[in-house]
Amino acid sequence: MATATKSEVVLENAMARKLLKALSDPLRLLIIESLSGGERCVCDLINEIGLAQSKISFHLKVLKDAGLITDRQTGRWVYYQLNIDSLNSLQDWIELLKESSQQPSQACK
Amino acid sequence: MATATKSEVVLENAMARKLLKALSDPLRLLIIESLSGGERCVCDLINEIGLAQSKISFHLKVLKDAGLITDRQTGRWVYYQLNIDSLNSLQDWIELLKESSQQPSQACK
DNA sequence: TGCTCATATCAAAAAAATTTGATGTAATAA
DNA sequence: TTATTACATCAAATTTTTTTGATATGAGCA
Repeated sequence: MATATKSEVVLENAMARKLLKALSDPLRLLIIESLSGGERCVCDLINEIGLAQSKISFHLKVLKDAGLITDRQTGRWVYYQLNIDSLNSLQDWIELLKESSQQPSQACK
Repeated sequence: MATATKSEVVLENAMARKLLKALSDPLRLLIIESLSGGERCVCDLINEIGLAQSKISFHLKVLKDAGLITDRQTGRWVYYQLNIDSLNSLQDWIELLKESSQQPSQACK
């Protein structure tokens, strides 16, 4: 079993914080869910999720800023895609938490 | 490789949504981080994190409602503990997303 | 060029989450 | 009993986030 020190957990925390914040909105989760089925252009997402374009764009920006998705422009279309690396980072953070909590407890008196 | 259907992802989504929302606050992340070092009573958290008691209590409640932590009372003290099961659920959700995105793309025209 | 389509951006309004400070409660100690 | 300690709760104030509707941008088509 790997052992995670507390400082490792703290270090990963900065990245996890960004990702978790971005994932904290139900609409953004719908987008993530949709993108897990493959690349989508904004118009696809608008049709699929059925919400205002500016709303979708807003949330796409939040997700992109957090590094959860990437975009690619082709002509007038912009295609968004899940960034698997960010999902791996999040999994790693959770794994560190779990490992850390399996070590001998330093609980209070 | 396991294959996750879209409906599985959607199903897990409800739980993930709750967990991610609860994890979206930096203070709550500090609490989680602290609890990953073992069980803590509220007074420990107050000392460790250095913030108002009502604030800590508020965030503990959010975390508890989401199922991320459990509590146990002993005399005047209430001890909080990470709920590893919830972390596993979150990992599973991420895993499903990843698996789903590895399937042949159903991207747009 | 002028037009239309796909998307981004922005300011104001609305909604949601957090903080603050005070009060409530239950357990134990004096 | 009464006082104190550990924690929860609550209403009001504050801050943050999201939504809305309008406008901007930039690509390609006519």
